[in-house]
Amino acid sequence: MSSFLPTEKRLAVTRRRHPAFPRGSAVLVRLVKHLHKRVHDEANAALKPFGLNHPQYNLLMMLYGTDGDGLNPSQLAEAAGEKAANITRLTNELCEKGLIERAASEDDRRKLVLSLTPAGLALIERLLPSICALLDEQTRGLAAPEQAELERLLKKFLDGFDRRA
Amino acid sequence: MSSFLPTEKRLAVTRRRHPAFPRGSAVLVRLVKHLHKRVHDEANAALKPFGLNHPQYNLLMMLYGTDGDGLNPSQLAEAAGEKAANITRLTNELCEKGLIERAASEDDRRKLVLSLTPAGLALIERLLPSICALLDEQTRGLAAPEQAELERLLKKFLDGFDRRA
DNA sequence: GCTATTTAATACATAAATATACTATAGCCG
DNA sequence: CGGCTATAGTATATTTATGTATTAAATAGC
Repeated sequence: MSSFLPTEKRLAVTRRRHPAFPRGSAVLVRLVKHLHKRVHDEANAALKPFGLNHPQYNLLMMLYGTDGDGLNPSQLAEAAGEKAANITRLTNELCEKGLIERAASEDDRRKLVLSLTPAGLALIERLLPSICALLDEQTRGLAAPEQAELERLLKKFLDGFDRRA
Repeated sequence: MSSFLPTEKRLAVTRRRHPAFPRGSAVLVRLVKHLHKRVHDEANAALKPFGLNHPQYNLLMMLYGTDGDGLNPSQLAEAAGEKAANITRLTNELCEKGLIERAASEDDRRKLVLSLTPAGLALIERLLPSICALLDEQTRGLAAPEQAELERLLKKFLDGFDRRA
């Protein structure tokens, strides 16, 4: 039984009371919200044994996925979808754990370069098996072509936001 | 240009460093995260003129979408995807604004029934035009059949979580 | 019909996220 | 140059969310 059924019932009632309410759009938005919550919660649980939370993990993975020296705090904010002010706190935490390090930028003294330390890299390699298993499990209900189609449609959905921004 | 391209580049690098990393699953998860952020931020901006934030709006809409008397705090938590402890604070705020009210439940004196006040109903009717416009705009990039297909796939995606929970 | 366990709701302490304001550097243009 | 504006990063205060413990009432098992 789907956890989403009650939501659909509510949308039906809403539409009855306010006929202009766009059911389809609202369903999509609420599905995204529900999915995000599930993904976030499960990731947090999987990361807890490694002493990380989901935002911290995301930052580490952004650095892991970057060729070259590293990223500035503002690039990292953009990459991870965090507000700039949040990056300071999160990177402080990661620095204190010795997982990343700050270095002054060569060409612009306002900038910093954040990069993984060997310890940070080692932690990532240690936790990736768990994360890969979790990701595989989370999408196991979707056949490969469905995953591809879902990816295509989500990208198109996201493009709509970019276009208006 | 898509805001998602940098993410895809990073996933490619990640996969090179750690070949077992499931690219497809990770893309879906990150797309959900990006979309959630956009939806949430735009909703907050649209609601600000009405003195509400997104969680508060969600609670009101859950009540608006419910036939009958109202909901208990715990039902509301489930419906809105909020933790129970959060509901107390959020409903306090809405009570203070006079938008909802608490009543003792008839059949179980541990329970409360939360319901919209006339003022709450009036506020909803007043803000729905803005919200409907926003929802329509957010999904305008998707043709109707694409929306339907996306809805189907997202539900299937979500079902996978329910099944394992 | 009494105790033992569950459940509903909340209070309180803690943690996380956000908005705002501030410092330092860079780049521009007269 | 010298002053103006824009940008990078962070510190601080405030708001928002979460985890844990507490209170009260209902249910279950004897």
